[in-house]
Amino acid sequence: MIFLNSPPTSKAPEHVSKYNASDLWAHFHGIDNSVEYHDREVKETVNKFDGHIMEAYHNKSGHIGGDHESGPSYNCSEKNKKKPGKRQGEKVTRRHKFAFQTRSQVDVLDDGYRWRKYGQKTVKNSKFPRSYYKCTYQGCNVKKQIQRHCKDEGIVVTTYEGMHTHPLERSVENFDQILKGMRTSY
DNA sequence: CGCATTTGACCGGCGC
DNA sequence: GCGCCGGTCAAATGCG
Repeated sequence: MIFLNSPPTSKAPEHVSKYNASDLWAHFHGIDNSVEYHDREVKETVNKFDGHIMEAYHNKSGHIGGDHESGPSYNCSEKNKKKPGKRQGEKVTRRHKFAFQTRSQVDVLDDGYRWRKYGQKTVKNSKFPRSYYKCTYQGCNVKKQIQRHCKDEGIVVTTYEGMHTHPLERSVENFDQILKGMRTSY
């Protein structure tokens, strides 16, 4: 995979250092390294990754109700509309959401897990659809959505929701190699 | 045949 | 209440 570098984005805010490659990897694989999250959605430039500029969005916004949250964690529109408080009952299913965007030609990033597509919707303000995937491992409820950036179709936004309850099924040595490179660059 | 994908229907929340 | 919207379901279809 060879992709051209994007021009470096804005200088990283000071708290970015908390989210190094291993943290990212941990998130990626549903391992909670007890990193401190922000309640509001935060956008950070995480790292250069194999020529990709990755930005992470993570939030801990526990929406209540059923087993689904409302609203995409990434929205094309500027405003991140907050839903009016509906926190009653403390049945707060704090599903961890973690999203990042990648400069890539392909939509689906092979992360080592097996996913089953269960839906696709058109995205407002974008000609590209958003795809919905579920982890196929039994009992594992992790979901992810993939869509392209509305302004830059070369950017793929991947949103993970939930944490895997099982190890990887396939080796992802490729990714691991890349990760090592990221670590040494710190 | 068994599994994944496609795709329109369906559903709940929200704004008007 | 009604319609829109984002998300999910599930029957049909595709594919190895």
